[in-house]
Amino acid sequence: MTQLAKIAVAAATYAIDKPYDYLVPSELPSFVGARVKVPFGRGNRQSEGVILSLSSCIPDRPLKSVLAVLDEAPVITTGEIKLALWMRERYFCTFYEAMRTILPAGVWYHYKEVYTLTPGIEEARLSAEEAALCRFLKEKGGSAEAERLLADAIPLLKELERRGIVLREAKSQRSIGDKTVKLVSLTVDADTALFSGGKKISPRRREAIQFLREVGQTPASELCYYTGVSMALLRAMEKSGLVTFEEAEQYRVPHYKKDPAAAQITLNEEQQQVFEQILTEIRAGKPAVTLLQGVTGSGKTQVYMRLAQSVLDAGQSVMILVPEIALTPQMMEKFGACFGNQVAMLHSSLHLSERYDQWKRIRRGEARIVLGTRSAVFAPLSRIGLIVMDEEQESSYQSMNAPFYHARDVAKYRCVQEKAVLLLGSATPTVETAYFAKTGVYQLAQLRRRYNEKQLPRVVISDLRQELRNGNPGDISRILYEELKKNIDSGEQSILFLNRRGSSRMLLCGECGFVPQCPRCSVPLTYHSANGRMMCHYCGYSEKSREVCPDCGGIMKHVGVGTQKIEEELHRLFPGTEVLRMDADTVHVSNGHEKLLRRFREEKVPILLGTQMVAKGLDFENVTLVGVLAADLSLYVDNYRAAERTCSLLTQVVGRAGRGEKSGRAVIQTYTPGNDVILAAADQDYERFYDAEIRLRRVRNDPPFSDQFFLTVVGGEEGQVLRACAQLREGLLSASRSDRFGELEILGPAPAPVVKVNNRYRYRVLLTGKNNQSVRGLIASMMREFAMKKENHGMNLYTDCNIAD
DNA sequence: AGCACGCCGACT
DNA sequence: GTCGGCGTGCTC
Repeated sequence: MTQLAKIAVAAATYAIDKPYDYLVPSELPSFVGARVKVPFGRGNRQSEGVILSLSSCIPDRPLKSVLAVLDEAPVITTGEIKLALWMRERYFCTFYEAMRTILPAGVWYHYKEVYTLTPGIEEARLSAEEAALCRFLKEKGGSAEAERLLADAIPLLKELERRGIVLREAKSQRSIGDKTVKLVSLTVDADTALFSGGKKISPRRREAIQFLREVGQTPASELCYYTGVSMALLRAMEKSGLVTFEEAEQYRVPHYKKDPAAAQITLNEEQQQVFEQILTEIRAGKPAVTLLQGVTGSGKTQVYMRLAQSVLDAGQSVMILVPEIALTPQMMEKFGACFGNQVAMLHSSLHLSERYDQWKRIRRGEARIVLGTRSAVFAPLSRIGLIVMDEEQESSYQSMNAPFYHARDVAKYRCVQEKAVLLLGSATPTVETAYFAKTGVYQLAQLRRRYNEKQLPRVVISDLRQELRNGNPGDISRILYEELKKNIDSGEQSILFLNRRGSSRMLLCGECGFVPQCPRCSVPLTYHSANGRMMCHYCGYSEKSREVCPDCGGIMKHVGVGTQKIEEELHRLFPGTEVLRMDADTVHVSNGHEKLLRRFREEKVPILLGTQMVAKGLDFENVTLVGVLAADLSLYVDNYRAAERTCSLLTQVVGRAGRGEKSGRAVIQTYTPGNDVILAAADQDYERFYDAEIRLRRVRNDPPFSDQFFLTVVGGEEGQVLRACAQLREGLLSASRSDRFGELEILGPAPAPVVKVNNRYRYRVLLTGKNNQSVRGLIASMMREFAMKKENHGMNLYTDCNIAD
């Protein structure tokens, strides 16, 4: 019986994305979640699709048929289909874009168009060109990939296809296969094998049998390695019925040895209280969000681990999300030791195949605890009891490409589906999260004391304006100099933090001020010492570094806008003292920052100087001094999160000091020593920061009191992009006059922070309103309308909500 | 986005 | 009369 299928089609763009009806021929094994090959559009070009639902009702109009089913088992579950539909509505993407985000790269097919001569057809009336093409195909064995043919052969092939002389097919290929091993085992017991029929057995065979007797079933390659028998001999033994082979799937994942000691977690009184509070929450079996606010060093990780143990014991699974797993090797170690192979780690430096195998282990229920970064929120865990999101305020939880999802939102969605608890951990939560905790939308749990009762560092604020007046124009103030000197003399270590993103070096002509720019993007090129080239961080363009200015012939100078300049100053102030510099340039090489940190720890290098990456997660016993070089740098940025960011960074970096036996000190240098955000962070007083900030947010109608949607238009011609933006603005303005959408405010068009990337211009319109269904509906209709207009050909419009920068 | 259909001007 | 130019509209 032929069935009717609702199918999401990959070739559908945002404007036309919806379920399409197809017939499924009865001979095809169809099921929900299977990927299929379908003809789409007037030209019936072949596209991938996925079956969303099946029914047996009779269609009221002629429908096309599914050409092939690509999967043997569902690639996407009904729960994931629901999640993809939710993402589509929420993040303005197609169903397929959502699905690509949810599933790992390893499951996807690569498509190639292949043209094949129809067998048995002898067509007489061919033009000379056509005949030549057919001869060419025949020489190639009857078929050829479209990619490997000249572009002007394609229309010719289309014509031949129309006349039935060649067939066009989309050949699919999986990028990652399943890895298997050949296992060998004895079919009879060893003694029988050794004396089979009293016949003399060769020493080689004897050795193989004895090995198998000892270890049981084992990979054939290992048997060959240890005993020296050949594969040929093993096959002969199989023929004589002594051994049998079995293919087993093998995971390409690291193994973790369980350490019973690591599973013994002792909590202090406060931690125990918080642990019990959250466990009660989980046991209630209702979806909920809890904010765990704990000062730096209060031992949140131990609480997570105890909770994870309890949830696993109750037969449920756990997800732990961290901002950047590479920065927390300690966390990976701890979880590996505590949970062994039950834990699947998912992070960005995993190979495609490793990631895919982890995904399979999770889907099959073999790994019941997932520890990973942003995209791990899509891990196919079932029966989730708890999702932990550590350092909830980190911007890396939000995707910077379409679909612009936030892992917190997806986690919340999954917790609702699974009736699980979402635990947001932070010392300095986002103002939105703190607001929801204050107003009772979220639960609140607090850790006020540092683990082992360590004192918080003593913080001194150093006024850089005063330094200037005292004739010190450098980056190191008198106070910081004195403190550093004390530490160097006593053999204690210091961390200096430059509160600036990237901190890259560029080249500048000393004569005329020329700065090499990317020819495709509106940004200066960055100098990389590793390869001596200037590179663009937006499009990847690079060119050889210049020594003389191409304009005036002047000598090019390196401008170490950040850490490099300070490194030089440190060398001048403390001759002979080693300084480790950690920034985008020095950690560029693989494992760069792990190596650097190991040196810092083991060789006790006196000073570590770095950008944001030194602020996070580092835990060094011997560090007793932390210096913030310019606290204002991240503060006066045009972004509603600037204050929150600064507070969070300062709090974190101050928390790096005094983690061991000795107490810590911190020096915060600033040009605005009276600033409330800096003062609150210096006192590690989040409450004070929050009270002031929430008032400002209310007055300015910033999140959480509204949501900010950026509608960005991208295109190759600047004027066209601006015109489209202006039109978009008019459309939104007229919509805002109706009261269906609540209060809407429309600003722009304005250039995006980087106006040109890869020769494409980007301008945007800011829509401030509430992120609810009707406003999202308005944006969706604007986006569809935009795509429909032919004057917008070649341009794209995308929308993000409350993005960090 | 991609492709066919259709309605006009230059050619065999 | 036909070939091919691009504008227009649809995609189960």
